[in-house]
Amino acid sequence: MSRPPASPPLDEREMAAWHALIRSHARVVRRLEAELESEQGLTLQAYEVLAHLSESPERRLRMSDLAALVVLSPSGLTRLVDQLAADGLVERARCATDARVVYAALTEKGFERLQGAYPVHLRGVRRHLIDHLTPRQLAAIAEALGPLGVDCPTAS
Amino acid sequence: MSRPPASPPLDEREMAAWHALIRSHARVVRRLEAELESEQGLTLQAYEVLAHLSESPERRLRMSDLAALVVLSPSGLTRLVDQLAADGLVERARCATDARVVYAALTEKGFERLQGAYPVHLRGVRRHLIDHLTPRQLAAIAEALGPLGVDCPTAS
DNA sequence: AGAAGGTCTTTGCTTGCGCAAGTATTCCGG
DNA sequence: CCGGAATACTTGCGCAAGCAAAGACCTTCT
Repeated sequence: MSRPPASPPLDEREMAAWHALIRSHARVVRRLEAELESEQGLTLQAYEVLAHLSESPERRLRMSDLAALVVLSPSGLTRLVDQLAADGLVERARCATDARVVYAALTEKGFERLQGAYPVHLRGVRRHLIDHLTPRQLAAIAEALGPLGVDCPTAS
Repeated sequence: MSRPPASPPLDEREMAAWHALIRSHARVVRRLEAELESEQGLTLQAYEVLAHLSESPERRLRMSDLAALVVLSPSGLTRLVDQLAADGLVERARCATDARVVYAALTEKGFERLQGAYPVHLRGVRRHLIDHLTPRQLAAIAEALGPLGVDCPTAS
């Protein structure tokens, strides 16, 4: 009945970092989402899907890669793409060489929609996050947290 | 027809910081939540409610203050406390001097539950977040993001 | 007092999203 | 070439959570 070794409790710095991460994220995202939703009728997740697509070669991505990029479950992405497709912002395309995979492709309409939403998103990110941080802090965050958000993006 | 002045686009550092924040948060929280849920049957939000209560004077907090602490909408907190109360982990108590306010108070059973979940949560925070960061990075994150998660906790 | 207006919490309704199971397709050992 | 395992996506279902409105209560002004 040996129990797994207990971790040492969080010291003050560790506690502060952990809380800062979840609290700040929640607040920033909540505000950003509210603005994007009310001014442009787009979810933050939807925006990010469009944004990722627009930055990809041929403006399309495999469903599974896209899911990893926006950190959404497969089923979650399916529904989201369903909606975006219903709005004509995205199109599904089957892969020619592997009939299992589906590409989500940004339509022209989707691209225009993204361009419309871009300023709102940009302003929000600045107002709610970046304006509160110094360049040094920005660099520190990117360096510290960046690696935590990575997992091999189907390097096949 | 003058449009509001557009913000300058995000440079690479800003972009990296923003993405790092949302991606890392999503991944860390997702994993932590899965562990806590499967091993202890507690949502992360539920855990944090219990944790905040246990650290408060008399182990109780006003609903609205608690909502701010865990960054949840008022209605969201009501439902969550409903469940916790149904499980006997928390009790509601009306305030004697102002009948509008309700306190959520940690029960003995709730405290024990929290103690049981604590090691799992602790291990998760270490494994998924803290172990990947240096002390300097921890300090930088706390300092940079800490202020973003604050709003006057009813200093009445 | 009484009414008007603000504050705190709770309900009605709706949506987003994860897990588990299902379907379609590809890959691989025999 | 066939059958089993693996992969990629999609549906069934349930739960968590937000908004808007309602209900309960305090405060203040007339």
